[in-house]
Amino acid sequence: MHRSRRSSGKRAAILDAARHCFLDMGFAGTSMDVVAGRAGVSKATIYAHFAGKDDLFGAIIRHRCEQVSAARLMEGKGKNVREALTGMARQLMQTLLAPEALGMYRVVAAEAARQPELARAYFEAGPVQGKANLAAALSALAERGDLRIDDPWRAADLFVGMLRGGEYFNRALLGLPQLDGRTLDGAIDGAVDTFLRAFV
Amino acid sequence: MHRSRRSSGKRAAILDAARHCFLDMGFAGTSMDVVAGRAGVSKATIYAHFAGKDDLFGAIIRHRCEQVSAARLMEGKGKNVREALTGMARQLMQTLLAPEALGMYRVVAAEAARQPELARAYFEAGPVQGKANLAAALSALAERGDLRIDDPWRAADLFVGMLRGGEYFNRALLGLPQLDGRTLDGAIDGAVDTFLRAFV
DNA sequence: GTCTATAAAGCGATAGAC
DNA sequence: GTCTATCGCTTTATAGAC
Repeated sequence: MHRSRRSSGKRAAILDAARHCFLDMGFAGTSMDVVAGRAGVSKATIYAHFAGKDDLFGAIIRHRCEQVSAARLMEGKGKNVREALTGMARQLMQTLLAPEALGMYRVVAAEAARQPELARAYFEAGPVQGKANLAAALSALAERGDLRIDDPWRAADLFVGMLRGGEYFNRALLGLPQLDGRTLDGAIDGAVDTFLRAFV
Repeated sequence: MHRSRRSSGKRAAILDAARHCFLDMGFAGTSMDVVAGRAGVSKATIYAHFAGKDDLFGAIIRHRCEQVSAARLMEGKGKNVREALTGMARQLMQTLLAPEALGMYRVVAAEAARQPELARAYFEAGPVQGKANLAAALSALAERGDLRIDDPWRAADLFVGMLRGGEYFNRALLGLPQLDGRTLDGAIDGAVDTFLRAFV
């Protein structure tokens, strides 16, 4: 609490309202008036806490980066390989498919050209960190002899890719309905099967 | 040319300017004034050709959908499996990594909530069509005995996922520099290797 | 810190002349 | 079809009272 004794709650209300607005309507589509109304404060109050719209947007992204970086590690102990991989895939997809994560990715991608440093910070805190966690978990499985992996980073990249590069995730990102019979569990099983066949 | 004898070129200039603006700055970030200036016409001329901003945006997306749908099919004849898959992967990545394709994906993802039907049209014309082409090519390889595939759609989905779900593509989408030593050819080889090991 | 009120600029869209 | 000029509204941001 180094800011000003107590934040009085209004700052948190502004951040919360702004997060919903930015993630739902994008940066340019969000107005300070709407944020103020949703937060239950006046517009001037926002400018008392943040230098401007860019700063408010940056605060949202940075706050999210801190949350994501604090996420728990992947675990594969006490399970056979398939169970371990399936659990990791479920955890990963649950994180990536959360509405807030989807919105974050959409808005960061859209604003990446305008705010490159913010995009970099997001990418380091999110995808890069998550991939490092996954690579470490895969290495653990390899060390106990369940997998044959020479490059854990690449193996993790391919595993993540099969999950988040597939049609299931992309339909979710674009807000489109899923194809009949194509379930999340099906997508996960397909990725795990393929990964197991490729990495013994 | 059923529109009005000759479009006088101004319509094309508007579409070209609008495409650059929308792909670079997003829908909400693009103003009709800037489009008019870039196209070298007055703002009123735009409204003589298009009903409004939404219609102009839709025309850009639909035009791109027509281009993409006319793209050539995947080919694997006269090559061994690895060569065939590598060629397909190169063709796919070349298409997906084109600045215009990246911009299109960014803006469609950002506007998907506001214009669901446009997102659906883009997805059907792009990813779905491309995956169908790839699935057909993989089926051909399977029929001549080079691959063991029971579900061509799923195999294509996994192959595409390893390419466009990986860090290389995602860094490109966010406009971030690639990691040292991580090249496009390396990403392609990794996906092809893994696919070959999984599908014999 | 927080409010009301307002400034100053930009926005999408239109009227009317040619 | 194309232009200039402008309307009416929204935007970001600030002044000044409390």
